[in-house]
Amino acid sequence: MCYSYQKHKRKVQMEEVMSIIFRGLKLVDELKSSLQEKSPEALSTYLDEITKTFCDAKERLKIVLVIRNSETAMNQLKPAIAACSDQMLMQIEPGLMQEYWLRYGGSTSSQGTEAVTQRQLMAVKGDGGRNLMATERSGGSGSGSSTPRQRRRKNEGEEQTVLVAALRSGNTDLPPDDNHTWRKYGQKEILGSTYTRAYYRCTHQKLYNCPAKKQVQRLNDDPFTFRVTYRGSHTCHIYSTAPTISTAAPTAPIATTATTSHPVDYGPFFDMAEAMMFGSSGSGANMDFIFPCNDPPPHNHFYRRPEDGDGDK
DNA sequence: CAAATTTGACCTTG
DNA sequence: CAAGGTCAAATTTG
Repeated sequence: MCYSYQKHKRKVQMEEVMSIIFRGLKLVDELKSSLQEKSPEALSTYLDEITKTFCDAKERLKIVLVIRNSETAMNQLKPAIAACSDQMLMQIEPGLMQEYWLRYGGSTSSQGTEAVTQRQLMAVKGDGGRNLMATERSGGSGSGSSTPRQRRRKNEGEEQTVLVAALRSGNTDLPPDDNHTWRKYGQKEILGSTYTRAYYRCTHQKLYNCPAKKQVQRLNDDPFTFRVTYRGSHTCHIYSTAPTISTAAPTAPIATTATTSHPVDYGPFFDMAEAMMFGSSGSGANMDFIFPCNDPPPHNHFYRRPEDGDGDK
């Protein structure tokens, strides 16, 4: 009933965010065009201004997410729309982008617009494929533990970081629910961080030899936002053909960090979201599989890949 | 009682 | 050596 109002409110907020982002982009542009002849002081000032601008945009984006999350919580019938990613938000309202490029004097084509904007929104953290060393360790060294731990070298390839907003109400300390089941295997205090970092691996690691892991940590200055870092892709696809999307989860990606490597499957969320954007129009029929967060459906569609055999690991 | 979490020790990496 | 990541025994939870 007040859906359109909420939508409008969100759009207004989005416009503000866009406005700020474009201001930042403009600053970047200016800086870029006169990079050579700038004094260090001027550079510093520019960088400060740019940083401040994007931080501001990010803060406001969080507000948008909070609004969206509250919609989601109150109105679980439309979580699919509410939980779409920032990229999708832009695609929902492509007019916004063009409008802003016109208004703020963008010089690129609208296609370039999206690229630039998304690049700005993404914090890119490179981590190329490092040297893969032997996975086996000669356990002879040192301490008297008789069980030589074999430990995989850090980095099995890709790594993706996602910022997710926690629900304000209720269980804000629950780790955000993506559509996979995780098992906690560690927790650490991190230097300079107020909150501890939790380490999870896929519950089905044993069954499917699934290497997926993730780390969850609250931001120092913003307990309502988690930074979730995924490593390794799921080889277990227990959600199977009946996609069990949990878009109602209090987890809406704010920004993603993608490495240069090819995309990894981080659950049905993104796929489903995409499908809803470009696939069949969002009729009620699609909503059958939606279930409340933290409450997976009792589907019995478990299947295993034939090659995995039965024995555990 | 099995599966999940907690937690301190242990291991790797920079 | 310090910081971060993982293991696994002990403990908790369902």
